[in-house]
Amino acid sequence: MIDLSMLNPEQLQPTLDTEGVVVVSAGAGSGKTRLLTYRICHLIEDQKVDPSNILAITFTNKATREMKDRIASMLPNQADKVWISTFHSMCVRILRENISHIEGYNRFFTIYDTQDKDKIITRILKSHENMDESIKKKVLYHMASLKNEGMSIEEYQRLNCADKDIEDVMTIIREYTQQLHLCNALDFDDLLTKTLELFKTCPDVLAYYQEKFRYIHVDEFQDTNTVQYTLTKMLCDKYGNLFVVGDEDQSIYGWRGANIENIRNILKDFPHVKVYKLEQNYRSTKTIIETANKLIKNNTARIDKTLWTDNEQGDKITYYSASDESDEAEYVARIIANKIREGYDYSDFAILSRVSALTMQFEQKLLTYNLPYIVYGNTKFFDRVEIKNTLGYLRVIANIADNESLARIINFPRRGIGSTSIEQLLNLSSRYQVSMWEILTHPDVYDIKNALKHKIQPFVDLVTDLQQKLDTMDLVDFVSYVVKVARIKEEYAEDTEENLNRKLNIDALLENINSFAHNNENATIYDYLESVTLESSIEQDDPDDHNKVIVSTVHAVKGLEFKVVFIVGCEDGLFPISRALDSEEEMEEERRLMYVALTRAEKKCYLVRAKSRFLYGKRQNTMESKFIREMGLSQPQVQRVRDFQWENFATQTTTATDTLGKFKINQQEKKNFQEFQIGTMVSHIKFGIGTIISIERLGDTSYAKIDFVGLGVKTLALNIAPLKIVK
DNA sequence: CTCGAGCTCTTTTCT
DNA sequence: AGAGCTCGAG
Repeated sequence: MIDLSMLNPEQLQPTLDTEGVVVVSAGAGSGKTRLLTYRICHLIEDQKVDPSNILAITFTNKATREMKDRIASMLPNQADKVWISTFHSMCVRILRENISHIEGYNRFFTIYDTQDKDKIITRILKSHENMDESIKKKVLYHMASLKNEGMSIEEYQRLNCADKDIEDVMTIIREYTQQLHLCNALDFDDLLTKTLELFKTCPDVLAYYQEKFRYIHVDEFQDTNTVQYTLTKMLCDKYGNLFVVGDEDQSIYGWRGANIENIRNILKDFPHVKVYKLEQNYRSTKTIIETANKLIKNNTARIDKTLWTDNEQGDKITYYSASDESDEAEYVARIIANKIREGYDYSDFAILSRVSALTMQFEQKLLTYNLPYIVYGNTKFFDRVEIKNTLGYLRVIANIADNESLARIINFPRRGIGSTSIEQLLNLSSRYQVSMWEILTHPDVYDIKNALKHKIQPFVDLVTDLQQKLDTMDLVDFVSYVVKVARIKEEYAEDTEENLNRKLNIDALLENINSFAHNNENATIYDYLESVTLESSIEQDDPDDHNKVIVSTVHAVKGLEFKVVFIVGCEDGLFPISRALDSEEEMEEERRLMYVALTRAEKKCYLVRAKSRFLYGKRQNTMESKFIREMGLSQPQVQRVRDFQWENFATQTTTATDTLGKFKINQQEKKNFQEFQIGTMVSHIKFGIGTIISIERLGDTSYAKIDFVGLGVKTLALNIAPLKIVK
């Protein structure tokens, strides 16, 4: 029996209500994930439902992992059999099994990312001399919305015939579709629409999954788009057991086609639907909930719902207006350092920002203060050209029809095949509707000039060799082999800092693959490529990552919670983002985003802004975020200064004994400071041995510039950095 | 075909 | 500011 005593009556009812369509409108922190996990465990353990008959769809990979872990901790042997995944990975799994029913596709299809998509469209646009590249935006927009809505090209064109460019736009979309078809490739949106197409054209396949998924759960339902909702409806058509959880106030994916209307649609589409409401918050203090409510009330387009809590009133929300971005980061890092001394864990803190570009400042300061951290949603690594190119080899081996990747690696490392030749090859490919590989391997058939032919041959031999070696090696060995025989590092032989970096990145990639293989037994290149494309960040399940400060965008921490949350960059134009300033609709989404950010906090929330910020290569004065005003946190200048001091000395003003304890520590440290002088040799846990080259006093803290062997100069705060003097 | 100088554009967010 | 891209010279 599953012990359901952890659930309150509000949560218990929908947990036990296992049959039919159930909608739960669950406010932030109302125990939605707990409800979902208990319900699934209850189905398996008490209702004796076979775990392989249960589907649970979450919105991000992080949420997937979280739910898997939770279920595994309750039912260790059963969790693996439940399908827990995002819509996208569910569709990939279904398509890998069944896509051969769609003419021209096979199970080794490649998933094209946004960059691939962009490149293809640009190329197609260029091939049409009469078309202006300025319609590219329109193409992307229309293509996204037609796919999000799950419409056919014809249907969409009929509905949008008013647009004067629609003919051209549709021509490009058609050619793009044809191109992907030729390459046995699907883009992100295709994963959903092709699954829909498959279900529509192959009743057998649909019937199989309808039979399989007797109990379907969808988390974050407010963020589903039309195709996702259609897929869900089709899947539950046989057994009719659908359980969705959502919160309108947390809908933050409008830009991806999310349709809040789906919550209302479900009430229309299923007449016997049962609706539950969870309004009690178990996560946050009264202060945080009151502030969040105050903020979200400014949105007009919402069903009125008021979150409440029995938790303590808690600390006031602190608003700090820093002088610039360095001060902003300094402020945050200091507070964390102080609280760590009070006994907090690193993982109790999250630094949240609207845009990922802001994280660097914080990384630097956290490093200075020796606070371990992890950055979420950091896609940059896989965007590097050396990484893309190396992975290009894997993609070509995985799917030889993948023109995009083939074009990427045919001259990497350099083989004297320039862009003109590549263009030519791609043109032939689309003219004859054969893959580029087909042309490369039959140069005479396609009239390839001798000079080019001779350059192509070694490349063809290389790829052929790799194809043959694939089956004889495991993932890790194979990739090392690729790097070796393709002579990838030789491309970066010249001894420059940039080249050194690129080589280090390739090593990091090998390391990443190694740890992937470690975490996923018998992983193939297909598995690895899939995880790389579908997951935006690098985190593998590294046990070292568990106790670290989180630095993240707000989007990426949806569904997570932290004791202390810092929301940084609270400025008009940044949060809310500038794009939203002249659109009420987008402004409401920004407000929901701020609401999500606030409600991540359990105990304490800090809102921070920089009065002056360096952005777009310029230093600019900023305006306080309008949300600060809406939350009633604007303060006169003097008040802010006092607040800051209070934070800094918080550790000394709490209780008498505490003060004494901290005071002692400070005295101790002060004494030590004098031993640090210019020229002193020191050792640091992370950076190793270094020499102090300067010491600067700023307020109550001394900062030393230290030249670390092999690492260069770093600035560290002497009272905090773990430094030892080397004799 | 390759390289370098000069130009542009950047920053939404995740799959 | 810094990366990525375009264009012209070798």
